[in-house]
Amino acid sequence: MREFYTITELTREFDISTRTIRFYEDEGLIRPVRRGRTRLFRPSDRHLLKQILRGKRLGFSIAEINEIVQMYKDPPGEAGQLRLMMKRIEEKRATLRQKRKDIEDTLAELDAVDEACIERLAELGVNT
Amino acid sequence: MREFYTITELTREFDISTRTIRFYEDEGLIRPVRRGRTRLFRPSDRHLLKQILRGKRLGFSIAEINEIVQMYKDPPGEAGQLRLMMKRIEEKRATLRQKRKDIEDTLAELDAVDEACIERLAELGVNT
DNA sequence: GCATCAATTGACTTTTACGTCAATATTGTT
DNA sequence: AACAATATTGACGTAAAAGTCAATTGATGC
Repeated sequence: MREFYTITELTREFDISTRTIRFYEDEGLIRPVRRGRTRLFRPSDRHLLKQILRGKRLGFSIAEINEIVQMYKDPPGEAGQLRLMMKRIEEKRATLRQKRKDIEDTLAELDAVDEACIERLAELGVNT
Repeated sequence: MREFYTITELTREFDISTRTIRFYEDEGLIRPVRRGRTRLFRPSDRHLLKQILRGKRLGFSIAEINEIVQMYKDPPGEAGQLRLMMKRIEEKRATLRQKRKDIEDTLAELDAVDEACIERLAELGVNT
C-alpha cells in the first residue's frame, strides 16, 4: 500500500476534477495532509473519497454524505451522544432501505418492458 | 378509481409544489389533459408522477428520469428501434444494480458502526 | 539555478431543479 | 351574477455542485 497519492492521481482514478476534490475539502468532507501547500492524500483519504462518490451515486447531497462519513469516525465517548448517533444511523438505514425498494421496483418494471420488447421482436420475426 | 385529480390534490399527496409539477410538464415528463386552461390529471398521470418521484429518490436527473419513463410507453414497432431500446434498458439496469451494490455496502458499514456503538455503550454501562 | 510542469487560490460562471411573485384567468358557490 | 378560492403564465431569483479561468506558487528534471 502506497503512503501518498497526488491530487491528479486521484482525479484520474475516479474520473473527477481537482475542483471537485478541493470542493469536498472546502466542505469539510476530506482533509488531506500538506507538504507546503501541496495536498498529499493518504490511503484513508482515498478510501474516504470512494465513500463520498458512492454517496453521490446514491443521490445523497454533500451535507447528507457529510453526516454519513462523520459516522465512520470513532464513536463518541458519552452515552447520550452514542444514543443520538445510533438514532441517526437508523434513519440513514431507513432511507437506504427505501432506496433499495425503489430500485427493486424499477428493475421489475424494466424487466417487464424488456419482456414486451422481446415479444414484439418475435412477432416481427414471424411476420417478415 | 377516480377519473381525475386536481393539481393541488397531487401536491398534497406527494408533498411537492405546483411549480414542481408544472416543471415536469415543461420538461415533457408528464402531459395532463386540460379543461380550458386547467390541468386535469388522470390516474395514469398520477402513476407517472409516482415513478418520477421514485427516480428522484434514487438520484436520477430529470433527463435520466425522462429516459426511463419513455421506456414505459408502448415499445416501438421497428426492429432496429426495439434493439436500441433494449440496449438502453440494459444500461439502466446496470446503473440500478450498481446503486443497489452501493446501498448494500453502505448498509454493511453502518451496521458495523452501530455494533461499535452498542459495544461502547456496554463498556460505559460496566464502568458507571 | 533555471525552466517547466504541476498544484493552489480566488473569483466568476454555469447548470439543474425548482422557489417566489405578480398579473390574469377560471371555477365553484351562494 | 358576484365573489372567493383556485389555477395559470411569465419573469425573475436562488441554492447546490461543481466548471472555468487567471494569477501565483511550488516542485522537479537537467
